[in-house]
Amino acid sequence: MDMIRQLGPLALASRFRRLADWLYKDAPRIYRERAADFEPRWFPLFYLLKESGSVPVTTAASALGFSHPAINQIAGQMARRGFLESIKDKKDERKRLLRLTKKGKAAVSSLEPVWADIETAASELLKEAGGDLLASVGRLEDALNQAGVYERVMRRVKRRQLDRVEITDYKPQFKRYFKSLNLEWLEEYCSVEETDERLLSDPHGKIIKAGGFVLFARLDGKIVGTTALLRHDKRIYELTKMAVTREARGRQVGRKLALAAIELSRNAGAQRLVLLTSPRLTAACNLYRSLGFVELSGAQPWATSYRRKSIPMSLDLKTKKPLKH
Amino acid sequence: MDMIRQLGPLALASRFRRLADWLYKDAPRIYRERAADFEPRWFPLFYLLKESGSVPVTTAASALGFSHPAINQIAGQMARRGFLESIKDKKDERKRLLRLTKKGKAAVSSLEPVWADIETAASELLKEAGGDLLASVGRLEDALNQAGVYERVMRRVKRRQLDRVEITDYKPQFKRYFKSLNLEWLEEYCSVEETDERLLSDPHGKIIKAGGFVLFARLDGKIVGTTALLRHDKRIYELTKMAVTREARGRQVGRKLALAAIELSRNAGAQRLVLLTSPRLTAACNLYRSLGFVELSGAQPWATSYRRKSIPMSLDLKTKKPLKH
DNA sequence: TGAAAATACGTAAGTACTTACGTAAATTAC
DNA sequence: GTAATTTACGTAAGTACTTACGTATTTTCA
Repeated sequence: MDMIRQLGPLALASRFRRLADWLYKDAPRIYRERAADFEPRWFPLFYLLKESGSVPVTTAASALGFSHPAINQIAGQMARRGFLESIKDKKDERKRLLRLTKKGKAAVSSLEPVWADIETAASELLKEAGGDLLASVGRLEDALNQAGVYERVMRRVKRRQLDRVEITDYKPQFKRYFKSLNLEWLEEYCSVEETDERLLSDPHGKIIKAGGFVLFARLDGKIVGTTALLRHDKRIYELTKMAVTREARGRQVGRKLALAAIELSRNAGAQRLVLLTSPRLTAACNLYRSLGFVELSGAQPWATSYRRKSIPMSLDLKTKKPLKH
Repeated sequence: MDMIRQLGPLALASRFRRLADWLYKDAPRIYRERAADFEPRWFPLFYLLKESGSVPVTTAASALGFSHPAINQIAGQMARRGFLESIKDKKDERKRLLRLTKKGKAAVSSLEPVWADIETAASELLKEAGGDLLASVGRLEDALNQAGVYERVMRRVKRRQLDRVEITDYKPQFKRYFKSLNLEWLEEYCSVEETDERLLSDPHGKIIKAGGFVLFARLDGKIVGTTALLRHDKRIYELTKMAVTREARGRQVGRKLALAAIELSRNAGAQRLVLLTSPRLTAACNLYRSLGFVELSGAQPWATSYRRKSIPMSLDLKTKKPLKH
C-alpha cells in the first residue's frame, strides 16, 4: 500500500518531504483560527528577528537554511503587512538589515501561545515516535554535512572501479604498450622529447636494469595504462611515464597505478617518491595531490630537464599514514 | 548559527523539509552521470510500475503519497520520453492504467545499479545517524496518521478552556441568569413556550424541590451558562434548559456543564440521562453525541411535549466507560 | 593603489509539488 | 430504472521554494 515506506533507505528523501508536508499542512488552519494575518511560512524569519533584533538578508538565509531569495520574498510579504521593516547597514552599504516593526513585536505576544501549543503537539508526536528521533535527525544532518549522497555514491563507484583494475609487472610482450600509451598523451599535450624517446624505447635497459620498475594496468583483459619507477638512489625514486589510454580515463586506472607504485617504492626501501608533471595536466596534478604529493619550489637535484614546463612534486614515504583509496 | 535546529520540535516540519532537500539535491547529478535521460522525480512511479506492472493513476498516487495531478505530470513526462504508456481499463473506463514501455523496462537494468548505490549511501547515512531512525520515522508517520498537528493542538486548547470554566450550584442570586440565558437562545432559535416559561420562572420550586438540580458556569468571574437536571423518577433524569451566552460559545462551557450534569445524575443514582434537543441546534447535537448520547426513535414516556420539533436522546449511566473530556 | 575577486542583494524564471474545479463513468439510493 | 452521489481523471492555477543572473559595494592581492 505505502510504496515509499517499503522502499526504506532508497526513498529517504521522498519520505522526509512527505513527512514535512504532513506536519506543515495543519499550520495554516491553526494560525487562521488563533492568529489573524499570520502566514506559517513567516515563522522561521519572524522567530529569528524576535530573538536576534536586526539581521542582514543572507545571514538570515544561512541561519534558517533557506536561499536568500526565499528570505527576500518572505520579508517582502511581512513588510507589506507592516510586520517588518529594513534599513541599510551603516557600516556596509550592501547589507540590508531586517527587523520587526512595532506591530511585529506586538504580534509576538499573541503568537507565543500558539507556538507553545504547536511545540507541545510536536513534542507529543516525537515522544510517540520514540527513539530520540530529534537526536538521530541531528546526527543525520551532521553526517550529510560531512559527505553528501553524491560524494558517498562516488566513493563507492571509485572503489569498485579501482577493484576492477589489475596491476601487472613488466613483461617483454608488454614493451610496445609502454611506448604507445605514453606517445598517445605526449603527442596530444606536449611533444616527444629525446629524454622521453630514450626511456620509452628501452624500458628494460634504462629503467629496470637501473633498479627501477615498470607497471601495467589491465582492465577487462586489455592493457590500458602504464607507469614507471626510476631509481635515482636508494632513498629517492621517481614516478614517471604515467599514461592511461583515452577510453579508460576516469576509471581510476591512474590512481591504481600510482598506488601500486607508491607501495612498490616503499617496499624497495625508498624514503621519498618524486615526480615531474605539467600544470596543463590538471587531472594528473589533482590525482597526485589527493595521494599526498606536495609541490616543490626551486630546482631539484634529481629533476631531469625537459623543454616542456614541469612542476616537481614529492611524497614522503617515511610517514606511515594510511593512504586514501 | 542554525536556528532551525535550535528550535527543536517547534520547527520539525522545516527541519524535515530541509533534510529532504539536502538528500534530494545530489540526485540529478548522480543520474546525469550514470543514467542518461532519467529524472530523479520519476523514481517513485518508475519503481512502482516496475514492481506492479500496470497501475491506475489514483492508485499510484495513494501508494506513493502524492496527489493524482503529480502522478499525471510525472507520467506525462515519462510518456513523452517513451518510458511509459497508458491504456484504458477495460473493466472501468474511467481508469487509465499506466505501465512501462519496452524502453522503460530496458532502462531498469541500467538504473538498478544506480539505485543500489544510492540505497547503500542512504543506509550508510542512516547508520551514522544511529538510533534506528527509519523505525522512529515510521512510528512518527503512524502517530501523525492517528492524529495530526491540528487535532493535537485543538485537544490541548479545549482542555485548557474546559479548565477555565467553573461550575457552581444553584444560589438564589443566580435565579435571574437561569431565565435570561435561556431566553437568549429560545428567542433566537425558537419561541418561548409555556412549558419553558414555567420552569424558567421558578427553578427552585419546579426543579430543585422536585429532586432535580440547577447548575451555573462561570468564566472569568461572570455567569455565562446554565443547565438543569429534572428528576423524572429515581432512575431517569432529564438534562434540560442548557444555555450558553453568545460571547462565551465555543469555549467548552456547554461541555463542562454537560459533564458536570452527567456526574451529578450518576451520583444521584440515575441509570439513564435523557434530553430533548432540536435538529436545528447542530452544535448541541454534536456535543451530546460526542458525550455518548444516542438518538431515540418514537415517542418517549418521559418526553415533555413541545410545539417545536425535538429529538429525544439518551445516555446509559450504568456502563462505566470513561468519558472523553 | 588599481584591478580582480568576493560578497550582499534584487529580480526573473524554473521546479515540484499542491489545491481547486470540471467532466465522464460507475455506483448507490430510492 | 432513473436520479443523486461517488470515483477517476484531466486541466488550470497557486505555492513555496529553488537556481541563474545582474548590479553595487567591499575586500583581496599583486
